[in-house]
Amino acid sequence: MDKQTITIYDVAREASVSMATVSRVVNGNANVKPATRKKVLDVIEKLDYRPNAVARGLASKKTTTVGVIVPDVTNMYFASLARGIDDVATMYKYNIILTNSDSNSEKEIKVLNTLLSKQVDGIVFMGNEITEKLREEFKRTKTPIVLAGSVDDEGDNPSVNIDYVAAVQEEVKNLIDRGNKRVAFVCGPLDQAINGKYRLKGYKQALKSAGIAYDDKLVFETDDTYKTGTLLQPALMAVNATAAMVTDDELAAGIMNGMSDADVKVPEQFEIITSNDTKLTEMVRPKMSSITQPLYDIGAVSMRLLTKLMNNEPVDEKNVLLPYGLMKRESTK
Amino acid sequence: MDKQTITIYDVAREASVSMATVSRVVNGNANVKPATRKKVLDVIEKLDYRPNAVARGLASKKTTTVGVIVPDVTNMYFASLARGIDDVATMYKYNIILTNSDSNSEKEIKVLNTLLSKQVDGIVFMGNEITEKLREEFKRTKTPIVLAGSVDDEGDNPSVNIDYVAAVQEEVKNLIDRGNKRVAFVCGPLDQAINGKYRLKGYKQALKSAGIAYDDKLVFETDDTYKTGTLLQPALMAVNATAAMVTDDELAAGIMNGMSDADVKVPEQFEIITSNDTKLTEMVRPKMSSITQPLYDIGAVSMRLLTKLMNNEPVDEKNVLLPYGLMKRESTK
DNA sequence: CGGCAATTTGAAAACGTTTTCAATTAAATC
DNA sequence: GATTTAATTGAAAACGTTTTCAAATTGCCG
Repeated sequence: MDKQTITIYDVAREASVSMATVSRVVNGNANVKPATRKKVLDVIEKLDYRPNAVARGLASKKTTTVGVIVPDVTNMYFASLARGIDDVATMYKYNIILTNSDSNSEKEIKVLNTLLSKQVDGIVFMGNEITEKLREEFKRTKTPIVLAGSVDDEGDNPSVNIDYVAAVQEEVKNLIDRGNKRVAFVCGPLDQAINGKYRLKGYKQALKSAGIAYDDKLVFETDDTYKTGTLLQPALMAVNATAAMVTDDELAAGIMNGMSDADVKVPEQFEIITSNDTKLTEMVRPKMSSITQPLYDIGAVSMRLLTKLMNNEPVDEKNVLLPYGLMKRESTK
Repeated sequence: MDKQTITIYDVAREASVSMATVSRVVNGNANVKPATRKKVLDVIEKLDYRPNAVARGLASKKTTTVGVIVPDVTNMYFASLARGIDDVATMYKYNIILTNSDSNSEKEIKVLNTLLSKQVDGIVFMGNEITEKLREEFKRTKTPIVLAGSVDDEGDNPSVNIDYVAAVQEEVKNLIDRGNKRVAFVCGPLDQAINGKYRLKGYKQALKSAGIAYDDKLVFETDDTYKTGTLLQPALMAVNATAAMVTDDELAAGIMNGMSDADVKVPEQFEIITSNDTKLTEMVRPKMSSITQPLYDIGAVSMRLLTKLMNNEPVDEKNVLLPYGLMKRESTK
């Protein structure tokens, strides 16, 4: 009645060899005579034997599974990273356990611990606000953890990112050069280092080199959602902004639609630049100009880095910066 | 040097009880004297003991992990389902191994087997073209499998969907009632049952009850991508269509933008209705009218159904149909 | 054909839990 | 206080692999 599983032992008996030998052929170990290998392979075929990965994991202390912690798969930015991660994971014979944290620190800690209890061989973490508590949990484990599209200068985890400050600085400079005296900076939570420490810094630097005074009325800290974006038009107008550097595509789409709905012409009366270059930028009208990030690659490279860490291979650069670009579309002049 | 793990045995020794007792308190078994429980709990705390889920899985034959097979997480439709799945999985203390199949039958089979070898307790499958080969693999295992947002009338797997034929029929009827004589049906691959057997059926039924002859020049079989959508305008005009029922939101967005770019006014000159009600429908201008599907809920209900199956609880309805709706936005008159 | 090295094999001990079943202890009854 | 019954405990056998180490076999050379 019960799913009668056939074990390595059954194969061994049927092929009249030892379990060890079966294990060897299953794992492609070279030290087995061709004739024996064939005999075993035939029995495996005949019995339709499939190794039990759990038992394997217990005996070998490797699960060929990695954990992926993501704020929300429903967000295109993270979905793209996740896809990159899964693809190279598959390439290296790993599977991923995917968990959504909602950027909630407690959830992150909880899920991190359940991943560790499941003995994942490594973890890819996404999410930018890394609390002291979480950092401690990171340090507690010997399981390698890499940050993907996420920064944390207090900790010392390997990471894969782009140079956020340079990218933002460059784009804001362009905006200023085009005559915008008052450029708004619309971002997600500032306590996330990626916004508060990096992007904001780029924004300030651009201002500074243009000799424009920093005005904190021009920075809008939001929750990164489309909805919030649609509501921002009045506030943006109230501070006489004529352009905005936005840190999230959905947020930017919201702002742009809010502008259009209020009959503010983009880009004629208001320019918008966004940051993540998800496919949304192309779907919206006008199409949004964006900093381009190799999203898929950030995920892919993170996972590749993780494989090295898991195999104790040397890594040349712990904190890799992938190249970014600037894609001009229709939301800028 | 090595991550010196502390085992249940260490706890047992330190608390001077047996492993069995420690196991009991860890698993919340009631048969243990309060005083003993406290003593053990204290030692667990002190030693920072964390149960090894792999060993647990081997001994108990339960991994509290379920597999999720999805064509592509990067697609909002599936991302939403996946999110619903993960949330209720978490609620029931499961984790999900997420794998992308690219709707590739070979990959699906391969990944299904690796999931099974990892001893997942159940599987949620998404993807509509279920080949005979895949169906056989489904039948081979006793591990419960539920189809989420995916149909297969040849097999007998539990599933969660909406009534696609009724939904499409209703929307196409509305289109016709509004005066459209030539309504196009733009869909993904027709060999996917959801398109070829269900939605197309609804389309035909609507035509029939309106006394309009079916014209296969009006059905456009595509690959479901935004890009393809943008290219469809000439073909649609060529057959004198004045409206389209589209089976995918990204595809619909592409068509709409293609129309706009060719100066065909939506909805005045061309009406568009889409099928998945992802948040994209709201982000695009004009906003797209859509069949509304409770995406998150389809995922959530699938997972809930799976938990019942995994616990051998009785299920009242194997093939659940969730309610759909019709959301009028700006792409229809 | 004997001796030695290299190649193949197998026995058995991990791996860290859960679970069964019997033994022990505590509680209840008269 | 002696029995009976119920509640707690522990010993040890799974669970299905990998891995170590020694034994057996094979091949090679002179």
